[in-house]
Amino acid sequence: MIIFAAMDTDLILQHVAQHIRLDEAEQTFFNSLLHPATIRRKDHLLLQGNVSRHESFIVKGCLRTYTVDDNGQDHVLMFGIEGWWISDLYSFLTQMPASCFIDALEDTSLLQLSKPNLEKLYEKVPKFERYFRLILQNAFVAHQQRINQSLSFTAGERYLEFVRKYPGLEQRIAQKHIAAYLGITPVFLSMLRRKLSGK
Amino acid sequence: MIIFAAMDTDLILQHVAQHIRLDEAEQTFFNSLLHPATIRRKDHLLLQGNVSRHESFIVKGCLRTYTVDDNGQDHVLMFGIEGWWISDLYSFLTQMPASCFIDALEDTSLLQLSKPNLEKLYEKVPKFERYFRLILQNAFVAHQQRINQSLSFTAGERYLEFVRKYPGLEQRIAQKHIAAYLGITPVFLSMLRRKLSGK
DNA sequence: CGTCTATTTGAATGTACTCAAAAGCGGTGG
DNA sequence: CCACCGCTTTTGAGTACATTCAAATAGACG
Repeated sequence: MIIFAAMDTDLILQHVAQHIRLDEAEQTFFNSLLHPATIRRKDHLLLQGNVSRHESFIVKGCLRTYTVDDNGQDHVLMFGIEGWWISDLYSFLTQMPASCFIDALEDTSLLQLSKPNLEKLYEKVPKFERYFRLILQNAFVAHQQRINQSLSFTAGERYLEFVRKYPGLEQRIAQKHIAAYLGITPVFLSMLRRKLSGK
Repeated sequence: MIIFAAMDTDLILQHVAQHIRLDEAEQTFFNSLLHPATIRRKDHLLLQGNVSRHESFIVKGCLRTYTVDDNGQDHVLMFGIEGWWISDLYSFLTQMPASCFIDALEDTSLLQLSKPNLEKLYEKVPKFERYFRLILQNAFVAHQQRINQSLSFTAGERYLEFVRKYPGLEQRIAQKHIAAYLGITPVFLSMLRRKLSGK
């Protein structure tokens, strides 16, 4: 059990280390602010209308952020896999009601950072301002690229881009979720995949 | 001339006042950091590959942020009109090369805030951190909504949403730019408009 | 094993694109 | 001020992309 916990924090510390440099004491303090959590497949991490109370780092598993339109159809804004942070960023920052749902597509284990703990972290280790600013900037750029791709790419090209961005994920999750991410029907995705593999 | 200058800063101070409250001295200081600029129709404010050196507040006129794909086609990420800030936010924040172009669709007058001046502003009037954080959050949410709409809306619905978001703009700019924003061809937009007005 | 949901396949339809040609509009120079 | 040139918009025909509906098959889970 202790061994597992150690491995968990390895991944997140490795992720942080890609952006800022921490000494031993800072690492320990950071760890002390993180709460492990697990969420089972099909359960929700966040409901539309609720406030996103923490940022969640994904240690293992897979989540999706999605909305539901007037016709009851799902649209996937993003997936989260190992090594990603996930939340409704807007809701977390503003503490206003979230505009989307987040649920688990696999049994998932998380390390959660609450808003109060994040503020403590900023106060004690201001370097983290930089870290989370970089995370936000990356998210912003990712959104912009996705808008671009939705303007210029065909569904087949968007599928290939999805595979590039989330390696291996196409074998882990249901195709209907991928279709809801690409903005096409599951039926059409099925045809696309046959065509792509047939080549 | 002095009267015009006064009116210019009225619009931006009004915009700031919607988010934070400033006293007389703070307003004056803020003004002293802004540089007026004008840009003529078809000229570029920012070229892809260059660094976005300032945030530009649009006093009058219209700009577009766009990319060009491998086939030479334009894709419009956003338009900017009176009362909006425009820049390649990522490039401005990171001072890395911009991934898009910005040019003027009408003769446009701006109030520009350079990065060094922004830092001075943050130092002297920390309230502005809140102001620009709100601007960033709004931009983030706008991107998210647009992704959502590209997933769930048909071209006709996206056109109506464009009209709602940029009131009156459809009569000010060329339709090919609107088409490049919606992700459709100018030919198809022309047919859409006939259908919508015919009803 | 049976039930429920997801995926595949096929046919018919709708949405959006390409190509081509004509009409409109704006700027420029004579 | 008019005539012309270039660019944008409109219109039409044919095509490609993506959807709907329906039915059959395959997988997942109790």
